[in-house]
Amino acid sequence: MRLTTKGRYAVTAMLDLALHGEKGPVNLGDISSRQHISLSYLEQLFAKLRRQELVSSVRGPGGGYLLGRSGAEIYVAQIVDAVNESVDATGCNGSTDCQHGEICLTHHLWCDLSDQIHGFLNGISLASLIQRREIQTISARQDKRYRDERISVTEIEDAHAAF
Amino acid sequence: MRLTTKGRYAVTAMLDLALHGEKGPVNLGDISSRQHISLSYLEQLFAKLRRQELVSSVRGPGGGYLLGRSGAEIYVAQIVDAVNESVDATGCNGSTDCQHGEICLTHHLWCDLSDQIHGFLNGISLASLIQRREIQTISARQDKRYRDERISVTEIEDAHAAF
DNA sequence: CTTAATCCCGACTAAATTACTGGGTTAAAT
DNA sequence: ATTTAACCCAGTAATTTAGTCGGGATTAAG
Repeated sequence: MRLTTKGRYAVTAMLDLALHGEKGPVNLGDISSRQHISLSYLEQLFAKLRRQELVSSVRGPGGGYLLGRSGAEIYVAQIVDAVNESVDATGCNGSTDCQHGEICLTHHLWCDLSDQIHGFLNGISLASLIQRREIQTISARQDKRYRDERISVTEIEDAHAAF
Repeated sequence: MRLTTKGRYAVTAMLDLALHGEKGPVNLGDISSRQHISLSYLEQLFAKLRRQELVSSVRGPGGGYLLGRSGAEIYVAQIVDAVNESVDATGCNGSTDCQHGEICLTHHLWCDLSDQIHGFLNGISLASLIQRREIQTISARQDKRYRDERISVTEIEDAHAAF
């Protein structure tokens, strides 16, 4: 189980997809600009996500990506594993080439831990992440709503004011 | 929270230390040969572990490293953080430079998750890892003990037999 | 039918990180 | 003194990350 910035990008992109994909496919250009990840890098990540059927694609204009299944059925561990295409690589692969005794003992302790981390992330779905945050921010969004209605006008003024 | 092979090496080394350090300091050469990590790399890792007071050192012959405190008080998250000297680097550092609305939302979702992972690993101590595995393997080790007594003879025969 | 939007694909590359090598020095035990 | 270790630091090979580029293939819309 590895957890690098690559996995973070993948999880972030999937969260973006879960948040915006309810009413049709989301194109990578939008995710790229919202999440500040280069388009080509996203393409690489989504190729791997698609191979694991975590997303499905729609080609042509108006196309993009959709979650491969419900957000409640997509777990963080699956996303991380998909982009890391984990070749296991725990040093002593599997169990056969371990030397006798001590060496293996510490190694197995690591494996135990790694399994625990994996199990933990296998219990966190996209839906659960979103729901938690939604509850926390729902009042804030309600407070902000009347301002968002006028943002198409004010954001131009804001942009000017920034210079 | 990053979890790379570097962190794995550090946790593995600390587990080795916890297992062998009860009767005096353990030198890095021993850890190096038991865990197959280069000596110099271990030196780098232990310099960082020492700065965080996760280990203490004894110089000179017979010297080596000891756990900085009880294994029950050393948590996996602390070890991983020590060697990654995590400069946070979550893209949007802290919270101030986040743009309004959507961009920040997904980012916060990642932060939530990252906090959860961190919290999880902050609940796993070296002692708890060792105890769990020790219980599982204690009978196996007892069974093997009489064979280990003669291993200095038989391992040469085994090596020959392998060819 | 043509165009434009989009996914798809592979090869290349720059930057960062990991893992290691090799050169020392310092402290302590024999 | 000599030896055994921790300490320290500069360099560097290998790997991974992140991105660029240049092309396809597919399909909706005009």
